[in-house]
Amino acid sequence: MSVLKNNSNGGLSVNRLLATLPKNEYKRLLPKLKTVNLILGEELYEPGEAIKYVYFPNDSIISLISELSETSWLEVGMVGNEGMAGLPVFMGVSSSSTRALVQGSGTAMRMSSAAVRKEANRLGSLHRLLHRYSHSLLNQVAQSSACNRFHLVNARLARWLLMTNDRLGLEEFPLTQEFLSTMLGVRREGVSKAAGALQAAKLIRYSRGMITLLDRRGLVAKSCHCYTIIKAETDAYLN
Amino acid sequence: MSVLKNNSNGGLSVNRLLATLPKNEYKRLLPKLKTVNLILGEELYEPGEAIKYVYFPNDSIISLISELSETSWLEVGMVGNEGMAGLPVFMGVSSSSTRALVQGSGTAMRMSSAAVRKEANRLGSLHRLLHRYSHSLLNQVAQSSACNRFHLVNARLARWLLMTNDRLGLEEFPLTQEFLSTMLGVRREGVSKAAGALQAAKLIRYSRGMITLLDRRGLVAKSCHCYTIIKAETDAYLN
DNA sequence: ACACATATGTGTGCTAGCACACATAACACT
DNA sequence: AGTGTTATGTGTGCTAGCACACATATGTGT
Repeated sequence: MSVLKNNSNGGLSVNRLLATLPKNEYKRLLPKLKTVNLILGEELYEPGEAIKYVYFPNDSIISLISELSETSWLEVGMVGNEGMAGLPVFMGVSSSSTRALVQGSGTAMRMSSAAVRKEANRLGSLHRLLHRYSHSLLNQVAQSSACNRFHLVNARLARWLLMTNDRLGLEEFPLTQEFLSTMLGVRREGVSKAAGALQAAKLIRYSRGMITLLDRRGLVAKSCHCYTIIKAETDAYLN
Repeated sequence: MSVLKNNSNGGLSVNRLLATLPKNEYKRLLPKLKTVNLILGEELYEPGEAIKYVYFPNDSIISLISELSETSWLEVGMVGNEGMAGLPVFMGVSSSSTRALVQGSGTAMRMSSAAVRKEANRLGSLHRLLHRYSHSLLNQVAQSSACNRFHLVNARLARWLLMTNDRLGLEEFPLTQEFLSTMLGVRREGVSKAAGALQAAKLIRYSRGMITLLDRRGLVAKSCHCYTIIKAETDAYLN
């Protein structure tokens, strides 16, 4: 076995929502949590189907996707170590109309829906945090909504890469333009053009489904202000 | 005094969220609730400012608006008698990054943020309903997000008019094209064109800021499927 | 080395919605 | 009636992103 990182981030990053819990509450939850490996492309739940588990990503990323038709997909939210995928369960609903797709491989802490439902009936730190996270996620979705409506593909691509980078903690990650086109809600050709522009500006490098961020600051400059806004809100709620 | 309706809907419709509460819980809340008149264009809270009250619309409508710049505004959510404006307060956050604007005149039940915060610490029917409503609202925002990205102005206008009609309970309501352009995130000229098309098809009539729906079924046909999806989810959560 | 699947680049129309600039119409107030 | 304000219609470019159709890499497996 290699001495190299055995997951995409060397296990260094942990779920910040869980990490914010007071020790005793975390200890109480621990037996209900199981570390699992999430793999790019894996589907965690589908629209209309019962959600079996919720996930607290460590160094993985989960995309929440809305589908209008077979061909029109759009990422409406991104869940990383700052949050939890499966909020509907906590909210007392067994299924969601969005799809949860693993967008970045890595580990996550998994909890059964039954356990989550029990937690929803107990007022405590987790309850309080999940409330604040819900608000943060709603803001993210709202901001992205306006962003997707008004901003150009180049800026949105830059924002998306930055958000992914923040959550994976890596400068290099595997992603095809095809996949990106789904996330951004544009055609694959559009991604090709936008990514080409970013590469020409030496901000990223990519080849056959592997993207490397070269100049984070430059990307922020190219991205829309939405990135900063979303990041600020996401970071703020954990305090 | 006239015997005619003294508010836009004759006071017939009541907030369905509150109406769903068991009697004893409703009675407990009643002293904290005050009926207020909301007037088109009124601002209930602004981004970053402390939210003083939450609102349970009876026959009024409140728009949740995201602003990217001075000129780029977009409605990200619509709150009517199915819900409550001011969810952030319940979630333990004192302000929101979205703006709440009265989009349809009428009455609403108002509750102070302090009272809401107390309720958030009490597990009961209101708590449970607000959880389910949060989920419903998130779905609405997510669906609209994709809709705004992919669907044409005509269809989105039709959807918007139907959603407004559902909440106001009226076929006729005051709205300028200017206002509509903000809601839909398009230029005023675009609304003029789209509204002209709907009028030519005898689905609506309008003049100087007053819109009349003439053919509801026809509008549903012109609107995107998003209308039906959002309506189904909104209606479902109250059961 | 070879075939094959996958990933990416590019080119030609086409269209919705933009920006800007007016023209017209309806109402409100005196 | 006259005047000003607000609401709406329209016309001329312009552009981003679409649809469709290929061309061209760059792996992978045998």
